[in-house]
Amino acid sequence: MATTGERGNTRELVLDAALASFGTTGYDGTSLDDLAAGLGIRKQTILYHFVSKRRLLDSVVDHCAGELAMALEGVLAESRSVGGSDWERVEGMVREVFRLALDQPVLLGLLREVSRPNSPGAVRVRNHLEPLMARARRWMEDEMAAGRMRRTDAQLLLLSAYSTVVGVATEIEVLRAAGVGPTLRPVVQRRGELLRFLRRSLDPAAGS
Amino acid sequence: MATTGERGNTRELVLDAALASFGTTGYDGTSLDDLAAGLGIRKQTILYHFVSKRRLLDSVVDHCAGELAMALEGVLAESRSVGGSDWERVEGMVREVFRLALDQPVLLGLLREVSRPNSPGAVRVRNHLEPLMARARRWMEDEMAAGRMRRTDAQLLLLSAYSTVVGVATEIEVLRAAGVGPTLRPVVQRRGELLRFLRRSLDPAAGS
DNA sequence: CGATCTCCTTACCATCTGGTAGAGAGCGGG
DNA sequence: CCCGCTCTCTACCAGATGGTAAGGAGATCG
Repeated sequence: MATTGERGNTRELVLDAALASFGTTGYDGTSLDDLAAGLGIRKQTILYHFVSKRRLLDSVVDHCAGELAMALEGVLAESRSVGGSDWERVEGMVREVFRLALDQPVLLGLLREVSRPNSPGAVRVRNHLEPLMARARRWMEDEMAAGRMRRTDAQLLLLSAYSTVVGVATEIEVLRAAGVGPTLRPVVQRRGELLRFLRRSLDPAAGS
Repeated sequence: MATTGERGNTRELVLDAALASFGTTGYDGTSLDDLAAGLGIRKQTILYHFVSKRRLLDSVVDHCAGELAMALEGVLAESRSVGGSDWERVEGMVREVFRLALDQPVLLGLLREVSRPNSPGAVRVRNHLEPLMARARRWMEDEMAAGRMRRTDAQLLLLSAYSTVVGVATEIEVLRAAGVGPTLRPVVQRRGELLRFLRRSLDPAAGS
């Protein structure tokens, strides 16, 4: 009877709820019963769609990685169509990532949860990130070789950028400790910091 | 019978093992049975010493916070005794924190685990960090007022430093994704980065 | 109308979880 | 010698967890 009007919707509802739960409560802290109860369905419905808890996590990770990849691809395509410079392209990517992170903070929660060594989803996340990082690195090194980008250790720069973003995620609790409410300002400021750092490192047209 | 030679030792053994487990597997992912088995004792022995799992976590947090506070206090005292400048003091603190983090990576794991909002230990960690942050901030602002330190947003700077350190923790998995083995080099490099950033922001004797 | 497929359900289970109750061993003091 | 204290143990449990088995409702198709 529950199949009135909406079809095939359940899968994505579960996916969203699972993302939220994994990202805040963690994988071990998430119970399928609770997850189902929150959606007004039974746990077995979840298992019907995703077979096991473990594979539900995998699906969530895949889903998010897909979203991220698409978003970045979009930025790249747009930048290319307007003939943006290397630096503008980098800036666009960073802004997009921060936009995503601000729109869906749970994404950062999931990333943090899943990027712990020995975590169930660690390997899967790695498999998603590996090509992205490799591609970015190759591109940067090509641009450096062509003189369109200042010479630096591309790998290290990528890591810095990455951990700044993740740092923002972990920061929330400390923000509270420091007496700062969960406002937008510090995040924006940290983004500015990162952009300045990247510009100094990459943009041949920038000072020092 | 097990009480042969060593007395009162168990408590600290448990504390260490719990730190390791909480820091890698997480709170929910840690079972008291496994923890005990790893030490060759029974779960009830743990509960005898710490009453409940929750309070075991609290004890671990307290223990680590105490260690950190003592280490930092030591650096401060030493710097004061040799009449170091503000900047040297800041650098000493940063180096000490990185040293701790490298010596015991689990500390960072625990910090990351416990600084998740809604985490059982979040409040407790906050209570430990709050006075530390407040004190650092007050000191920095005094030094700025006295002209011995360049004027900046002290709070924001502390947050940047903090999330750099935590970023290093979360970074491990991505390091692997980027094809970098778990070597020392990137960490040292990131420390250098942070120090340069802080110096630029704080040291009146440093160039822009 | 009946077969089959999709989707969600109830019923059930083995296992593991944190936690309680209480006994026994070693030790020190009276 | 015995009382009591500290520490660890065995025995046990209620509840939750992920997962299996099987059935029912609705739609689609022949």
